[in-house]
Amino acid sequence: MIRVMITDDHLIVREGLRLILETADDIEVVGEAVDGAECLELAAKLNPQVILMDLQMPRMDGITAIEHLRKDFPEIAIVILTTYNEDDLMIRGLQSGARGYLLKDSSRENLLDAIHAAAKGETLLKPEILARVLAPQAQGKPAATTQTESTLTERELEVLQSAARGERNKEIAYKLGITERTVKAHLQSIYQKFGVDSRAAAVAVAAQKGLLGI
Amino acid sequence: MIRVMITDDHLIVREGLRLILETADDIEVVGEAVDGAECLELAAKLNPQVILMDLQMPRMDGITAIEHLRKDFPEIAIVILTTYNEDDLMIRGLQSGARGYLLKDSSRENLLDAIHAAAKGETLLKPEILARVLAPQAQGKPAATTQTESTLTERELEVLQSAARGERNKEIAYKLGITERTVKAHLQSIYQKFGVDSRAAAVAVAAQKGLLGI
DNA sequence: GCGGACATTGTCCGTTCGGACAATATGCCC
DNA sequence: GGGCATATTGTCCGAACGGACAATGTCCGC
Repeated sequence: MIRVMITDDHLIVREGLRLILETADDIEVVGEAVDGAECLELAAKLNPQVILMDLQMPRMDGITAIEHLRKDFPEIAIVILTTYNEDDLMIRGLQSGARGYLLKDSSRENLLDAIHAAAKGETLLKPEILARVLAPQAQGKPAATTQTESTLTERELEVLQSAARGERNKEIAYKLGITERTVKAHLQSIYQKFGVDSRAAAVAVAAQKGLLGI
Repeated sequence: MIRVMITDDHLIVREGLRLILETADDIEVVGEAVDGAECLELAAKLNPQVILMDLQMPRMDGITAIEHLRKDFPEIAIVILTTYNEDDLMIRGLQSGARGYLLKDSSRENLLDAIHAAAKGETLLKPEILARVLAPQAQGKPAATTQTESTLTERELEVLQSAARGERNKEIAYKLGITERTVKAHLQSIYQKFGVDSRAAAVAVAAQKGLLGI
């Protein structure tokens, strides 16, 4: 019996996954978490072998959760389950220690196969994804610097979410109780991490990473 | 037997919905569409009574699809099913003719209740959502102008997607073979349609609407 | 033909933004 | 104690942006 935990912020996705997984007679869904923070809590209590992990969640995003899980529960296999077929997000997830990667438009068979492989300590990757993992900084992508430098801090996330709402630096500063200069500092840090040089592009990247809750 | 069609770009969401719906013995899932365009095609063939409609999809977004459905198949009840508890998106969907609104983190009961209500020609709204619908331009939101004015033109979409890549007006102008002033005109038109006043906010709205392919 | 939607371009001006120089303080881990 | 990450703030400047006045031409449907 493979003990599987589901981490996704959408109830319908969780229910759908649970029902799909229950069609396999060797899989047991032991719990569900709605974000990265709850995932870490439940992982300690429920002792899952495999965690299906969404990457776009509130409170704590999937990448951050994976990094924590790798550190605290290295024996748990993590299968990334996300909407986006986005190169750097996928590669970052795998670099962070995930053992599989599945798009939400994957078939039921693919999903079950990936879980079975993960439970055996193997990783199931589609050939084209494997190729991308093997070719780190292939063509256009700005080649993610290091792991820590590619995750936003809480403060940076606050600033970026405010910017995505169209707020000016002055407005953001007032709401956060800091100066405009500090807002600019956070933004420049964000730009560096995302490899962009404008708030519009930063917002697009954030949306892509699911950091805006949309 | 209520004939229900599902429109969502994620297979797992579709499967999850199908399995949930099949737990009700008076509901029949007659088909699934992956985007607004396919939804229109299948609606003509499958004759559904209720359509569960995601709002964030490629090719044709949910709002546009609803507008077409209202025109071509006014007898079909549409229940919006989306990730976002976003005021103007919700209101626009309902104004466009949807008969219900459900967040993806709704419970199974809520989902089934909404479908039953929609099939009877009724609309099931949570009280707080009803209040917002009844108070059009209540607090901050700029109260969407008209239907046609809320859809971007091809040119505007090109400009906005370029902006989301971090391109400056000058850069966008060069690539599109127009002047910088024209780019600004398109942007201002976009701002008006989206009810924002900055490219960062416009990009966020675009991402939310699924216009950026992410 | 005439209105409407769409695409295009012009100027001026005040505000905002991003980059280039920075520095300081705090808290945590080794 | 010595790093390291994080958060904070300062000034200056050129470029970019958004809004306020606009106007012109095309194409399509009624």
